[in-house]
Amino acid sequence: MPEGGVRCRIAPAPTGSLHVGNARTALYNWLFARHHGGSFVLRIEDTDRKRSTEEAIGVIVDSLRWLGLDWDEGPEVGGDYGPYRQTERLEIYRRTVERLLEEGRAYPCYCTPEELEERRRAALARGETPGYDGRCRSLSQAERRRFEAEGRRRAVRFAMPGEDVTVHDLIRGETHFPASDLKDFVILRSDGTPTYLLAAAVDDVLMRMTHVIRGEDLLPSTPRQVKVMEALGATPPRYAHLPLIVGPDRQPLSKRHGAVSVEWYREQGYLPEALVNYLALLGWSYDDVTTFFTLEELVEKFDLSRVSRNPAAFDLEKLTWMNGHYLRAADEERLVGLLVEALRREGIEAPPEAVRAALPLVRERMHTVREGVGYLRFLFVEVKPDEKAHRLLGPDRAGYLEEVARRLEGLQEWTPEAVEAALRALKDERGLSSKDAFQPVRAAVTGRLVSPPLFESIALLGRDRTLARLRAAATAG
RNA sequence: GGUCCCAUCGUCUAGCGGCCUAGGACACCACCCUCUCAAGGUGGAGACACGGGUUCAAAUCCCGUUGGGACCA
Repeated sequence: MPEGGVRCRIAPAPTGSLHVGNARTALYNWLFARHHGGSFVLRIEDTDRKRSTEEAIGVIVDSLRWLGLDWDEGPEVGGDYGPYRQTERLEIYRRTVERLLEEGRAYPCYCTPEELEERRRAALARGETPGYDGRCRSLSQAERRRFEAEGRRRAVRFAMPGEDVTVHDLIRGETHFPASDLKDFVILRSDGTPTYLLAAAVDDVLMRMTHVIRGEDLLPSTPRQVKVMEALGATPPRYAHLPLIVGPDRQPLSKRHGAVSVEWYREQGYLPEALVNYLALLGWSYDDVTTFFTLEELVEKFDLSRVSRNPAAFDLEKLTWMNGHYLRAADEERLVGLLVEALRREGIEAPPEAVRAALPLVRERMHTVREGVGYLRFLFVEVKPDEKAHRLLGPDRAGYLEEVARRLEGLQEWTPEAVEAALRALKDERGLSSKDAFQPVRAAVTGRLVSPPLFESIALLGRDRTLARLRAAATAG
């Protein structure tokens, strides 16, 4: 394969948001293309009209862009091998099928679902491998005319050559498929729509794909697509089948495992560079110690030969840890923007200057922007102590909280240092432990037992609101 | 049921015959730091699925078994 000649693609079906599994496939394709200075193509496989939506295309496009994966050809950017939506290519598929029909590489099949089912059962009963028996392949012209006259619906099947097929996979090596398992399959349904097997194969040929990097679930369809391509007189691309991403139960990752869409991670406040880094390492590794990679480093280092063959379990905890790392490294203004935006989504209008002032308190301890919002909200809205905090604010604390308020009220300067000095002095006078001295104050002021550093928090909250909260807690108790 | 894929700590993985008394990361435990929680630091526990071969030598090669999974039906 000449350098620069690499062409690969991601071909999502727009039936929902971008699944993290597809995101990883997209990433690997993109990295492979960029590494080799080739082209990355986005193709929309929307032939399933009932489930495909315009909105989903938008979401997928946004998610890919958010991740930083740009495409050289496809929706919104065009290209020399379009159109890039399969619903706009239906005529191409029909003509292709017509050609295969004329050349005897495909044939009409009039079998009804009922007949197929009946023969399948019979084959099973005889202990044979079920699968299409090729009945319509040898129909005479007369028989065909008779079926047509009966008004039978006609599908088109591809005539498999009846030979064993070896697929050379860049990740798995050679895989052999026996001819006995490669039965003639439908390429054009009776309603005139192409099947996945045909459409993807035709597009990969016409779009000049040199490499097809996709999920392992498509490995079994490869020998069929290769034969279709050969029947079309084309040279099949090189294939690389990625192991699946599974959930904690080792089942393919799906909605029931919770978060699977890139969109969700974005909303929760994960950074794209964290998701990319995590996904890159989910099924690929560079060496035995390197954990963090920028997109540029990935482009430089990515290599299909180092892709794993084992299904990988998606580990949200590790992703979250990694996100914390990127959050700590992120630019201050970017974080302020993200926090302001996330606060707004919760109905809180926070002045950017206030968020900027509070940033040092949260950037070390948040793992997601959303978590940061949880730490900061007490600064912007009145808080109602949560259950644990409430328990610390019983009547026996009222006097103490009242005293804390009095001491703070008398402060000349409202700074973290002054607040700390006052609270520590009281703590020492009363011989209290840190826990007994500070936790009730934290509960009253932030409404939680877990918060950013107390003295800084009080300083940011301001005198009036702090005193009000302390006294409210004292009276409520 | 048939075909195919896969098999190292709980998880992601390094390992491609001797460097392995198996390395790193997340999670976990302990300690340090400490106003809570984090972050950070130090230390710890934790894996080659099993059985046969091949070889002077196997986590690494071959064959079986078992166990997962995909696809087709």
